[in-house]
Amino acid sequence: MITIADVAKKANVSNMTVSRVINNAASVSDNTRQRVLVAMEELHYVPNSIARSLISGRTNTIGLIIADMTNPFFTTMARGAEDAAHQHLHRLILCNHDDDIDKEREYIEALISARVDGMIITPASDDSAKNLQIVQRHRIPFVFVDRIVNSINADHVVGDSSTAAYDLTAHLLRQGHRNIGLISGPLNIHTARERMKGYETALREFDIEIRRELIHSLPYSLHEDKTLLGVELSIQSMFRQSPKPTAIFAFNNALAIQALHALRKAGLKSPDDVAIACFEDVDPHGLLQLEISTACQPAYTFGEQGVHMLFERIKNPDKPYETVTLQPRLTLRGASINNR
Amino acid sequence: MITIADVAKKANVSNMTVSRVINNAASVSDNTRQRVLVAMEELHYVPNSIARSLISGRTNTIGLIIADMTNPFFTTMARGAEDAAHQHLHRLILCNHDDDIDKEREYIEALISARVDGMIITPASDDSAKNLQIVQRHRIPFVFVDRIVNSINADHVVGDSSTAAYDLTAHLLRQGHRNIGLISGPLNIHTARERMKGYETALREFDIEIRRELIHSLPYSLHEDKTLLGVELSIQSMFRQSPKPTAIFAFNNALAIQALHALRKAGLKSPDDVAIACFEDVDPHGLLQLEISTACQPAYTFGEQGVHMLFERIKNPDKPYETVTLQPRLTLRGASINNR
DNA sequence: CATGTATATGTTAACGTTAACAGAAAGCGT
DNA sequence: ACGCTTTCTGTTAACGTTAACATATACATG
Repeated sequence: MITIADVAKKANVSNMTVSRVINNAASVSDNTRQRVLVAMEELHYVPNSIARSLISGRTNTIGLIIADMTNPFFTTMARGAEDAAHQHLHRLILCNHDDDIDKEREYIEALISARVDGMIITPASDDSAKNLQIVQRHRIPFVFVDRIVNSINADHVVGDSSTAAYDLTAHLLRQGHRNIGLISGPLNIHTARERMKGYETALREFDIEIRRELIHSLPYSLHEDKTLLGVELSIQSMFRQSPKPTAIFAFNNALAIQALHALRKAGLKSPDDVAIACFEDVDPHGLLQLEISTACQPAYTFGEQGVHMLFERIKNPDKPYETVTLQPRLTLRGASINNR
Repeated sequence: MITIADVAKKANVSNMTVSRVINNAASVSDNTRQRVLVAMEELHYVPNSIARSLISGRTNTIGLIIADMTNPFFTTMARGAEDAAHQHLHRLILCNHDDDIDKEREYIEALISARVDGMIITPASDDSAKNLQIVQRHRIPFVFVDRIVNSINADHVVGDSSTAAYDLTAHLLRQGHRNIGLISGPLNIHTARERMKGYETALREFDIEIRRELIHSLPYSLHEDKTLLGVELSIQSMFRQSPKPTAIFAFNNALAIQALHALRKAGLKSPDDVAIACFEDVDPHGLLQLEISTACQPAYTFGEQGVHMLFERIKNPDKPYETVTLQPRLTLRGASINNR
């Protein structure tokens, strides 16, 4: 490997002079600077960031911990984060925890060991608290995106889940739906709880009884082998109840997609037989005109803002925590039902 | 920051003994080991990977350079790579070059400086050659995935683009289509050239004239502001020709989606008015039954295999280069056309 | 009991870079 | 010419870890 010493030897100067040229620090004569630059060029010298990091204590690296980069919501968020990190001349280390706190801990420990300058975290669940305490203990700045953990104080960028869930539910209610099946995420995840609140608030406001048998909690994750059967069983179970649901509200895109499949399999058509509402976009390119009502969160902004907040935090570790709540974009579809 | 020295002091041993416990090397008495472990625990010691890397020359990090993680094809590939890297106890640094060789070079230089143990690269275009020479010069092992650059020898995992393009084209021809509009990618990208070959071979075999006015080359990228208008103009132009195309073949999912939009805007229905074929899945969840014929590449495997090959290469830098060609999964749809 | 061998621990230097200080040379005012 | 500042370059030590070597103790062998 070519080191500063090789360059120094070739240019007939000391290591320090080369270092000064690299960091174009003050007071190197033009003559010397040229000689050094030529030597660097000829040897194809590239500074060793590792050695630099060891001294500076900074790695120009941030960790991004998300649930699953295969989900377009997280992908878009990650892209926003990557672009922002790039602007700050930082690189992104990507980690998928699949909503599994053990995997999350593994990654967190690896990132601490790698001495990342900060982390952007979508926590796996409320049980992530002890993982996050490890991060705090090491004074590594981090920002929550999409999800928070109540017991942990930190900057965060989240969507207004409860309001959007309320709006979607109210929309369905206004269309005349009185029995709305709920495919929720795990209730130890903040967003699922918030969305549940919105759903319940809307029902109460419309004086509709909350029917527990129409509420099913399932993993958010898209991994079909695990979830598909779950959603299918849930849908089947809901449609064995009486009265049957006339609408389904799924708490994210993955669950909505599984629900759509299950409904099709059960011979039910959307929107004719069942109205559907969900969080996130199921058809980002607008190809299928599915007539689904959605609350689409600005995922790119989540990632982008999260990174900017992280750098603010790094710059000023002691400032009060900041909270950014972004409004999901609502797309309300479907028509009133005629007394089925 | 807690260092090995702090632990050593607390446990009343030398740094070296702590180091031995961490790496559970031989010959540390049970008594001492326990004392050290307790001290580590109490101080929440986490080894500094940076310092380790400086000595070992390895960073347990690999760089993944792709076009755009927002495209589900690359996302899935990246996920495959991440899972495989995780298995090898390595972390992934993610880079999007957006098919821009300058951005690609920037990332490559950053990754070299970061002393990644290897790279997985989808090159931006044939012009990437000089970027890749930089990587080679630094003896950093790398593997091509999805795309290759002819002038650069390296391990690679690619799809059989020419055969699949031939198959899709032949399928359209067998259905009676005689004027097939082509929305190609940039011809300085290997996959686009291969797909073009497949298309031309099929036409020649069926003795159909190749009509250059039905062939348009556009950026692969999904960034709508740039591409959308391009595809729309191309479609409009094709349909001003005589005879008009009765089928469109797009070289990737992003282009197919733009083409669909353009066709809709032009009041044309698929598959009734125009048959569509493309590479990659446009509707991965099978929600819309678009009647599009697709050649879907095993993206996850691209990433997974790529990483495994990379580690083989790292283990054995001098072995002959390996080539893996995976067959896209064909889904042929649509019916014969009745002499329009 | 002297010798050899295994086991346990410590010391030193090195990885590649830069911060902090030191020194040399050059320029300048009087 | 003298001292003083400015400009340029070099030396040393440090970042946190580990490889390589050194030392010390215990234990077995004839």
